[in-house]
Amino acid sequence: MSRREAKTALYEEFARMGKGLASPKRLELLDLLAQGERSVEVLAAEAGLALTSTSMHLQALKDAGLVATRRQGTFIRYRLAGDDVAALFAMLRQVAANHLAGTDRAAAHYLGEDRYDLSKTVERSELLKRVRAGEVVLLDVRPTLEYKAGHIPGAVSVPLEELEKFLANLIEDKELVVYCRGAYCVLAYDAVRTLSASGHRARRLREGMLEWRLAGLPVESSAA
Amino acid sequence: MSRREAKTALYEEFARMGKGLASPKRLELLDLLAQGERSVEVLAAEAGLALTSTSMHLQALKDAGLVATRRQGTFIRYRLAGDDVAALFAMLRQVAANHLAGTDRAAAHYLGEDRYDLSKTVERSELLKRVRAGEVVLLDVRPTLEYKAGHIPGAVSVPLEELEKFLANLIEDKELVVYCRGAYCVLAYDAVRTLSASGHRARRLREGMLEWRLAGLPVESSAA
DNA sequence: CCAGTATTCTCGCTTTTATTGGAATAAGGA
DNA sequence: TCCTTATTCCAATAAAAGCGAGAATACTGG
Repeated sequence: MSRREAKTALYEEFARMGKGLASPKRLELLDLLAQGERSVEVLAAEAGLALTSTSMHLQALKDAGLVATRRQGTFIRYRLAGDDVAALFAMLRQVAANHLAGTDRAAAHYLGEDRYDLSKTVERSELLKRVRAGEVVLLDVRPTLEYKAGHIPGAVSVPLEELEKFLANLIEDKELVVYCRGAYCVLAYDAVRTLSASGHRARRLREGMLEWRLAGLPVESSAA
Repeated sequence: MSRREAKTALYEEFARMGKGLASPKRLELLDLLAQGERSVEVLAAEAGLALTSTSMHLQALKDAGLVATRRQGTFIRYRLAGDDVAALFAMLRQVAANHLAGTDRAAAHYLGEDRYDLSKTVERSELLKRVRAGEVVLLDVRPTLEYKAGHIPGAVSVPLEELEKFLANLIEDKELVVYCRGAYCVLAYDAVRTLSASGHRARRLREGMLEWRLAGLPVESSAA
């Protein structure tokens, strides 16, 4: 094998991982998997894909070394191959946001214009202290299973669909801080809009669980 | 536009950048561009590609937001869109190395088995001190233009082709430390083999210029 | 060992991407 | 203005990827 062929072979390996990142559907799947492992069926439903397409994309991700599998009962559960994959994924989104103008437009469209309203956000740094001091109530509005797979210490699980119910039972009038999956997750935006509309003081955590975990901040998980 | 469509549009933006990373040739071009800007013609020659193919790949990289251009005289010079792109590229290679077994095999094939011989490497941390103290001589074996675009302070430019000539004039018998483009650059490996074969004490810097720069360590550049 | 079922494979079909050679474009210098 | 030259656009071909539906597989659980 010539030098040239060996170099080509090496870069073909790198490009295998690149190919895994080259499809919007696969990136959506990675985003979901960053919140915890799931079966093919569940992923298909959450990503709005046909079962066979989902399986195909998952194979592509596996070939790219981005995900790993394990069998649990009759299900096969997919998960990210490692935290480095989550970091790579987060970085891809960040770099895209830095250099692709369309990203910002699309994000504003999807998340809403309040994306730019920093007065409605809370930084990671002081959050834990304020939660422990009881100054704020921290709400995790992701689906229950994702909360169980790992959440910020002190957070209360209030899936978005149950937010109204939660509000009805809410007595104290503390400030509410909401978070969800990550920087481009729509759940926390929706929650803050709902909360503000009903007269509560509510802000969202800057970014979300993905970035929290990657920053090395403490994560609590319920029994699997 | 529905929620679903807006989300799809957002992830299509992210995937645009992913597509840029999905071809081995494009990754080779990024590796070259990480050492400094270049014209299409030069890139084509260095990557072993036809001119039109190179131009097409560069367009793809530009569409992905990974590179930027500027005109200089009759040439158009391409460069990375930012240091975050270099970091993303380095991380992609790292994560691929972590999870794709083929990467390690291909790298050993291309770089040689001494890739695993850590006794022939020097860590970044102590290097500058030892160079300043005159304990070692630091050699930059990349092409001259890349040295000029940015190199480690105190390094001497000795392009690989001129290594023999350099050795002929070498008087002192200090230890030599060699570096080149980055973790998967073959030049430093070749240089250390040549130097060792002719009886010199020579080791290579762990990884190379790319990782040095991304680590925030000092970089010196000659006048452009 | 058998039945049940989650997942993957196969197969067409369509769409996208890579590559190459030739024509066109755009900017600089005379 | 015209000429030169680096680069891009265009057209055509070949190769690869995305998708959905049905068939096949592989494993579990009894």
